[in-house]
Amino acid sequence: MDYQFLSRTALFRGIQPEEIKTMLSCLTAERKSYEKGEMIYRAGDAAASLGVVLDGKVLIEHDDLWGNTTVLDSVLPGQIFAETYACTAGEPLMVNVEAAERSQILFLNVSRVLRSCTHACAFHGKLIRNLLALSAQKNLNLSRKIFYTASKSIRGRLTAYLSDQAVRSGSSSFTIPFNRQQLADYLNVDRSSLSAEIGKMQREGLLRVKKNLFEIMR
Amino acid sequence: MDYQFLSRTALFRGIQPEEIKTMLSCLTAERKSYEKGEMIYRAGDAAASLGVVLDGKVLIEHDDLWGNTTVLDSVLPGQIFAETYACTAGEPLMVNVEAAERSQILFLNVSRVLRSCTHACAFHGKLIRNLLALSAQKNLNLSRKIFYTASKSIRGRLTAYLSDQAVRSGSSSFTIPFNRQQLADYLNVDRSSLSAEIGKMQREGLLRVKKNLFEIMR
DNA sequence: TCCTTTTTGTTGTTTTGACAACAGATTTGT
DNA sequence: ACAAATCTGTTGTCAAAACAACAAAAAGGA
Repeated sequence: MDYQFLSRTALFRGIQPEEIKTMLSCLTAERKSYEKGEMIYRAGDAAASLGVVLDGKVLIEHDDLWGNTTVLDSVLPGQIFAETYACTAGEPLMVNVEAAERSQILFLNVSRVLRSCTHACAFHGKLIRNLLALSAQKNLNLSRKIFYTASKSIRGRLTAYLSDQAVRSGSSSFTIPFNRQQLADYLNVDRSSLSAEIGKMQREGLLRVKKNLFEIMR
Repeated sequence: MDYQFLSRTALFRGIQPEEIKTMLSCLTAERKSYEKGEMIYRAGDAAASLGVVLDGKVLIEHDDLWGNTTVLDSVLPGQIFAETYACTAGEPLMVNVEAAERSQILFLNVSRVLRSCTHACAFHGKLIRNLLALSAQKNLNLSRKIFYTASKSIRGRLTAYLSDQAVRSGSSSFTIPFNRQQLADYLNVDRSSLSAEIGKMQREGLLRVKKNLFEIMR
């Protein structure tokens, strides 16, 4: 097990590799391998353990009532998944978790993580605080998405998103981490309609766009 | 200060009133009063403290670019607010927090809550775990809303919402905690269009509705 | 009870955006 | 550099939903 690697993840940040080694046995962590396409969790499952991706890639997906699959998120090495479900005992997953390629996953039983540790584990508390920080961060990301999609018009969603990006970047010009299709998915609108709206706003002089570089005119 | 009351809140659950008293001084908690309409936090503020509503009522609001105010949530006695921001240092609030009536708020500085406590506070860890549970719970609520509004059609949103309610209630008939306007706001659609769609689905024999009681036909 | 207020359903009109199809641009691989 | 694949912008059509206005129903108060 690569404890050096783990100590650089958000979950184990601030905990020494030596200490992680001790903790993992204390927490009876399990490591498992998955082949490409294999299901790690299924919607409806009760996930008692959170997963840390050690290697490979994991997709969080949703199948709607008509069988269409949407990728909601991808989880890369060092990142975690299912922690929300693991932290709210009994809640069934709303999503499928699938290995996008051959992957190594470390599972941590959250009830053990949360159980206060009477003996050694001095860094146990640090782990929980890291988990809280991750949870709060995810919370903000979800809230943001809800904010951006609160408007019913494409323009409204786009301006909500773009003006927030401008504020966060501290400049009226900034690059976004999405291509058009991804931005359309994120804002929950049709790609071609989004492109059309961007074009219209440029013609109205509200925006200058070159690829992923946006500039808001005032 | 009513420590009995606090020990029944989700944040202090499992901590004895006596212990809470000790903790609050250790955490240098502050109590403040707000008049109706007074702003507790403003969008853009960096909230270092989470708020516990002791008495009164607090509204979480959003003002969009055109000045329209939307109420996102209301926080009642025993519940908390701004914890997400307090847990992610430096993130400015996306919302306004306003006293809906004369209110008493207890502020807890989260950096103190998170700082591991070398001395007395045996229940300090419990407080953090409660906070994590609250955060995970809020996370699920946000995720659910995103799920329900993932479809672009009113019918898609409504069926996503209703079928999940049916699953959670463990029955094909159940009551929902919203009136029509609130449900429309939650699903981010127009109320009258929602009513029309519900009517249509009833005529198609997919649904039976009486007030807030829904029955899904199969 | 009667009156008022709020909630809900209905309908017609108008706007918006999804969708489809395609062409030009850009990127990637060889 | 060339071909193939991917991404982006444009346009027209059409269905869906927003919006507005109103009537019916339900809830609440005096």
